[in-house]
Amino acid sequence: MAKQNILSALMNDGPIIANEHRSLSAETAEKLRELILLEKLPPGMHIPERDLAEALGISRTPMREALRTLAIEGLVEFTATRRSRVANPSIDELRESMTVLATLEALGGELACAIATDREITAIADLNQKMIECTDKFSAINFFNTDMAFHSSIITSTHNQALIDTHRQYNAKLWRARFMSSKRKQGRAKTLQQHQDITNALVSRNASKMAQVMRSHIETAIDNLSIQQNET
Amino acid sequence: MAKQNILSALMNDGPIIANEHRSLSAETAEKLRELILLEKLPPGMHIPERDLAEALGISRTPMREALRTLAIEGLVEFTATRRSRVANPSIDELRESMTVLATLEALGGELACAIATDREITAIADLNQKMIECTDKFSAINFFNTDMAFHSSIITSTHNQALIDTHRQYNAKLWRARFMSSKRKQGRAKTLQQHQDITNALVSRNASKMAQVMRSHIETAIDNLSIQQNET
DNA sequence: TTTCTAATTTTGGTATACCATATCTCCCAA
DNA sequence: TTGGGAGATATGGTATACCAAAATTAGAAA
Repeated sequence: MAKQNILSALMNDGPIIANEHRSLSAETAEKLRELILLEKLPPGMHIPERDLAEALGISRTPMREALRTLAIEGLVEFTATRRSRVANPSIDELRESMTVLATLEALGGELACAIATDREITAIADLNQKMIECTDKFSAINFFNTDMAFHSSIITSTHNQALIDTHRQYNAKLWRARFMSSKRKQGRAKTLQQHQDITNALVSRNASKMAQVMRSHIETAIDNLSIQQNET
Repeated sequence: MAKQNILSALMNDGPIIANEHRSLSAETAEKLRELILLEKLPPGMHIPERDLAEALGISRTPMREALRTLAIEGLVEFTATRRSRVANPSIDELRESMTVLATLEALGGELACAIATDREITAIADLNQKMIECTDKFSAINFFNTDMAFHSSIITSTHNQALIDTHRQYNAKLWRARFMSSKRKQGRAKTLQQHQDITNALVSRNASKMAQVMRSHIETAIDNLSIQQNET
């Protein structure tokens, strides 16, 4: 039965335990994010609260809270009768979210040009340099994580908490899709070039240039979505 | 004791009951939004789950879910020890959120110019006309609600669900602050002028003009925030 | 065999109990 | 009078029980 699938797939990671700083539900949300992004919980899969809670060794209460959190992030969705399943967004839905993300990142870039400290800009430029130097050595996941860190640190440097929070939401929602499309190594050269443009705009604190290059960078990612779709 | 304050303030509205379509927790979230925006639950006020649940005639479970929802919207915040209180954002925090909202609305305006149907644009223009005709008759709350409807319908006309959802979040978070600053009737003339500009850009489907006027409209609102602060 | 219906099982929503910890109170010692 | 600490209380986190509704299954009738 389905219950066995869930149990066997997840139990080997050991039980979830509450951290000193994070509650069980927060830990659970984090764990679920990981399971979804790694597709151990594949898109469209049903998530019965009881079974999954039992599989992770916790009760329904924190599991429910975690599911709500993930639902808001867009990683989990509910049917008309409130049954939860792993989100399986269409390409169009991903494109819609990416469009918003592009605007958020463009705003972040503009603000960063005005607000980021020299130290923060240096750190961002260092990340860019790291990606250039390690591009041949990096695995897909390493390359991608550094890519994400590059973007996140620009957003963080705006010190705009609302922007930081909303950006994190969109990142979580789009993580899997972006990872899929970044796997194709042919894209790395273009990614690196665009990151260089972004870094240059930031170092010279050229806000309008920044908004422009940032927007076209994300638009490339949007285009890659469709390409990826056609390949599969 | 504090419990009595909460009880006496809220019980007269009758108990919360689950709607045919919405769960108790969703109803509760809606009710809490109303209580917070009307300042029956004033900024900074403590919200002990038990007392408030009891005051609304429900158990802690749906109250907790509602509080989580409101926390994500930014209407409720948690202390270091997880106690919830009504959010009391500083002017700077409001300005940060407004900055993001401005970008979202500018994006919405641009997309609407390209995507909205003629019927949707007509409906938006009608809302604009209604505000012009009724500006002298409208109470502050009526004027403001129509104002919000005008903006929301532009966002809705983009048919971009991610944008619609995120915009709704920011609207909820900023509702009270925006209402405060829109109360000053002197602002109505400028609001109407800017709405007219927005409507014109939309009718002529001039996306770049739209982005520009929308952005300056929200920037006016940001400025009003500070003014409001100085007056009190 | 197929289809419709009734019984059964599954599932999410809500209430409640219990626990650990945070917070508050009050009293004693300096 | 003040500071600190022990005891009492309040509060949030989690587990569990129960219920109504949804989903599934089984069986009977055609």
